Amino acid sequence: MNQATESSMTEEFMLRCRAHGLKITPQRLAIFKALAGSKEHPSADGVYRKLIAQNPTISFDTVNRTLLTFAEIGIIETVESHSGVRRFDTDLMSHHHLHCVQCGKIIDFTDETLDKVPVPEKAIGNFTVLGKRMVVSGICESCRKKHA
Amino acid sequence: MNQATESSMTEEFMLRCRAHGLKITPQRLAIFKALAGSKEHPSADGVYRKLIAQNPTISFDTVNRTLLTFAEIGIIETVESHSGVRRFDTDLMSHHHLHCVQCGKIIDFTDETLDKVPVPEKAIGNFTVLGKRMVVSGICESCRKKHA
DNA sequence: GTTACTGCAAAGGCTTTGCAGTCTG
DNA sequence: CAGACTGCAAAGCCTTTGCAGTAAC
Repeated sequence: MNQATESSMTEEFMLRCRAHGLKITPQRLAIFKALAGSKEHPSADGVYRKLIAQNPTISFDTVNRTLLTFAEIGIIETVESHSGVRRFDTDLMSHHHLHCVQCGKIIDFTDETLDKVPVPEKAIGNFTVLGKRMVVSGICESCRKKHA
Repeated sequence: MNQATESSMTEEFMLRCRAHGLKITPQRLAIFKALAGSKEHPSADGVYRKLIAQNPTISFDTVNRTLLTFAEIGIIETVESHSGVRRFDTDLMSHHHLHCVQCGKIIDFTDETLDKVPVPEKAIGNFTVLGKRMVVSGICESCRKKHA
């Protein structure tokens, strides 16, 4: 990601915070920057460990609470976690998921045709749509080999 | 659900168990029957409490382990839980989800057009598909009113 | 100056693990 | 009869909650 893109994303982030009445703190900025451009599905602990190198004073609780807050305003999402640990989807671009029901792994994929599928208006009623994705569940290649 | 449908579903269930090398036990049958036809998103504890009325000797651990086992063989699924508790989707029919990012509620909806959307073969590679669904994230009506 | 956020710590709750006994095939 | 499953209990881990101090607006 180049400088211009990063700063514009940061500005958009700040606007979004203000729109929701959230204050902009150094911690929130640091967490946002750690997530931007990432395509993983980290747990709160994973994000925390990524941050402490650059931000030794940040606490795990702040990271965890901030991630939940971000999820509430639609900046990130929580994913269909099958382990006992909550995981976040920090990829802000539109994408879809392959979800292995055996190992729990989530594999991202993109597909422009799926992106264009409209959300059926009559089905959603008064629901305010923030995003959509296709979740394909099944068995990944390594699990299939393992149990073959 | 009528008798014929229930017994055929049970037979299909038993076949699926055998196909995966799972033994058919009274507990597994009871749990399967408790799930069939349900359209909720219960936690393991919720399923357990539903069962103990009819099956006083069943243990929570068996219920929990069985649900995980069922999820592994694709009989049920785990859903994008945003609370700390794992929830299962026990509706075996094809359906889609509205997911409120604020209260975590998941609302089922059906849409035949979405059902027919093909999974892009080139994107999934060697992934064995068991099912697919659209997950629409956003804000439900009651949450929107609450924060308005 | 007010309101919201952070950091620390403890409490709480769900999930996992191990094992002996029992049951399925 | 062998392998798998159940039930019980304890251990483990993540998440939540409360509060005082601090920072954003």
